[in-house]
Amino acid sequence: MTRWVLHVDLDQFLAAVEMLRHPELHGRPVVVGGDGDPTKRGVVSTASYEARALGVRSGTPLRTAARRIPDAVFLPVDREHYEAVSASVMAALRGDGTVVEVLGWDEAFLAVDTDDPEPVARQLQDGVREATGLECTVGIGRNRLQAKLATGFGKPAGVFRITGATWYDVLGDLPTHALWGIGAKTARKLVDLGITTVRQLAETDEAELAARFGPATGPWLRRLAQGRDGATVVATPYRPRSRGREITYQRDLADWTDVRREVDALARRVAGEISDGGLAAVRVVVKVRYVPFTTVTHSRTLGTPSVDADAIAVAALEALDRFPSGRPVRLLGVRTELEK
DNA sequence: TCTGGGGTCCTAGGACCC
DNA sequence: TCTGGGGTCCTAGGACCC
Repeated sequence: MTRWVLHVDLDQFLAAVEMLRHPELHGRPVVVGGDGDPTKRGVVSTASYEARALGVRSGTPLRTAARRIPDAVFLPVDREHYEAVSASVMAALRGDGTVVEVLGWDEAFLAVDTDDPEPVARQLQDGVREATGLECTVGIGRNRLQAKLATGFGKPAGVFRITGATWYDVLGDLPTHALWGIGAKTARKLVDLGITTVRQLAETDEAELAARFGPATGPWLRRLAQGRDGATVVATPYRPRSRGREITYQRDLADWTDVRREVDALARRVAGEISDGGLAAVRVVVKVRYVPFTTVTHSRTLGTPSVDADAIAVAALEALDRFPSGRPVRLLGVRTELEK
């Protein structure tokens, strides 16, 4: 018996859920994002495969999406519904007591002991389809990193396996950006060092990477490129480290009386949410995005951990006092960091 | 490309203390 | 007086992911 990690990833999750309850949308470009009004500020959460073929994907501004696909179907994000469907998916995956590590609404890692993981993957796909009507892709690996990257090669609705033996055949010549954890910025810095591909990164001296990216991140980048992942799949309940709320206003806030009022309201809303969860805040961070798009944060550490709305609101307003006032504001956010 | 909202983790500088 | 080294906390920002 061999320990395998399976990564289950729902295909075009939000769009697929909407197609389930609106079957007439099958085959059409569907764009889920914001409140469903593509003339407003907001971005795409999920685009259906038909919409992706026309140049719209997650993160595309809604206004851009509307320009590219004028006859797309635009739908609002319905969090509650997606959370409920997600819970059914995760329940189907747990089924017989398998260890499931949930990654978000539409992803999970499973630890499975077997000599033949592909049939297990197919069974999981059948189970999810029977329970919810949704399709998913399953990546198979000897660790989470291999499994996570395998999924991308199995899309849609397929099964794909990557192990130490095939890692470089599959990924060696791809740009470092293909790795889970390397984004555009890091990829560019690596190119500046002459490192373009996954294979090159895997062969780069650890000290060189540490000098450029720091003592933890540098060596981690090399392990990433080698397909090594120390983390094991764990089913331990998730413990949030922070909780916050932020709002991009449809019209910029020019009056700082409004800014203060909004920060106070955001702080009280977050305080209510963390006290519901029985968690105490140790620090309050206020975020201001000025027009056009400059973001600044300031914070206050609380004397003692607290769930008290007044204390959290006071700390938020004290943090707000550190900002130069007067400039028009596009976004406000309040985030609490929670007790360990 | 006129750029959401929810998060996590890491880095680095300065304060402060021994 | 021109001067160390380590540890920890606070703070701001960067990068990434879904």
